[in-house]
Amino acid sequence: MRGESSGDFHRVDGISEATIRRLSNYHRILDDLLLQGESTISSSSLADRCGITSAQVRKDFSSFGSFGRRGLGYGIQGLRDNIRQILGIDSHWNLALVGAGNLGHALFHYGEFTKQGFQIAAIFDRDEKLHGSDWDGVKIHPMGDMKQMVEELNIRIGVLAVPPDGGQEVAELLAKVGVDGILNFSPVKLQIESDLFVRNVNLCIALESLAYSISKKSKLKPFDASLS
Amino acid sequence: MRGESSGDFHRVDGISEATIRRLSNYHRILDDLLLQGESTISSSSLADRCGITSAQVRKDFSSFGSFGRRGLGYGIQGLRDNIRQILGIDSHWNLALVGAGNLGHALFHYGEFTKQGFQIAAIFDRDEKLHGSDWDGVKIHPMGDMKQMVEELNIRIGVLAVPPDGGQEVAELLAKVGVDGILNFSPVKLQIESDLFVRNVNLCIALESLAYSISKKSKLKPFDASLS
DNA sequence: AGATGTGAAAGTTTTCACAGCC
DNA sequence: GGCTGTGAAAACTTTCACATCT
Repeated sequence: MRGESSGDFHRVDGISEATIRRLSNYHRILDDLLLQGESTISSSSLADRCGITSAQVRKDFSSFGSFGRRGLGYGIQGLRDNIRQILGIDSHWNLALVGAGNLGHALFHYGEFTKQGFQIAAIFDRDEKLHGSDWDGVKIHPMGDMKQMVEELNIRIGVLAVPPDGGQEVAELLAKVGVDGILNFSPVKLQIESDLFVRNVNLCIALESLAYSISKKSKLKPFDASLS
Repeated sequence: MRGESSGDFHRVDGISEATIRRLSNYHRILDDLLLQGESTISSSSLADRCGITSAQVRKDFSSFGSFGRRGLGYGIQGLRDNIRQILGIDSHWNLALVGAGNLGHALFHYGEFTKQGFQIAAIFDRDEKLHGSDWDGVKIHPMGDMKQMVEELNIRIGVLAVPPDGGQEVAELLAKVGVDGILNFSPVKLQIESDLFVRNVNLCIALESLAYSISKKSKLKPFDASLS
């Protein structure tokens, strides 16, 4: 029962990835509501906006503390701040982007990262022709500069946006220069022996899952005449 | 026990999203193995490459049929073809890309979609200055052309890569022109009354989940002196 | 021997339902 | 009356372990 500054946190372990994803979602929604000038919200209203149940919302919060008031709901500002603290986005994060191709360019200009306190502070690419040029004032560097810049800029996360064949090599380099996590957009499973965290983002999976749902629905005829 | 052409399918319902994600993963790995000239694989070898258990792999397949041979493992070509059929990617899919900004540009040039049989066959944008120009021969059209082109090109999936404020409006338009699914990259929950399928891809979530893991680890000191 | 396919067991996540507070 | 916080129940997912086939 040891108290802490805000929000009366308790356990921080045994939290599932799904819970974290939902917290991330709540956070974005609360941000929007704040901008709209709202000040409180109930678990069921928040649930509706996410397409889940209110019990799920309350259960998610209850792993971390008591943020609401019975009969009244949650204060949006306070709830949002607590979620920021839980997710670790209450402070600024500098990112290293590796790979200055189309995907890297899109990620660099993706406004949501900045909005959540993540900033691409350095860009690296293998291609010599790109070295020295910049995007909005952020220079593109050779891979060899990585160690120095990661230390100087206190970069703890590397964003991997290189072609498939380069992924593993770059991941090892990122591990060596000492980042704590890698956001991997390349479609390969990284083999990392060091104890950093990896999150894979595979843009095909969502598309294939859509294709599956659509195809399955089409197949729901009582009898499929197309085969045999 | 009614037989069908290939793979001896049985039920196709009660399949979780997680299973579909893993199938998608197996598929990519099998594709790679085929290119390397491999011809068979065991559930445990496939499991190792995914970082899961062999029982999980076998269970995933068993929902759809018997694709392996006891004592020998799975034939890679046949297994891959069965997965393609399950996922519905055994045929070609034309996509409509809505939003010709940075993200749209990156998605258009993202090689993995094409590799899995998805092709962006038409591009739409609100910005008149872009109309008529093209990317690799695929023209950018005004929104008004959508209905006609979706029909002509038999487009069943729309890829939504517009700024946050435009998402809902475009989703309604896509629903009206009759696509069966939307891959939504815009960070808003779409309110769709029609019965099409939606998959949301939020690039922030993976980053925030990384931030959470890294922060949590840092906090694993026996006593946190930073607060109170 | 070697590996699949699958019921049963274990584990995890979500939902229910209600006590407790506003 | 309204809404949170939370144990208990239900639903779902993964792992175990072994019969079965090559």
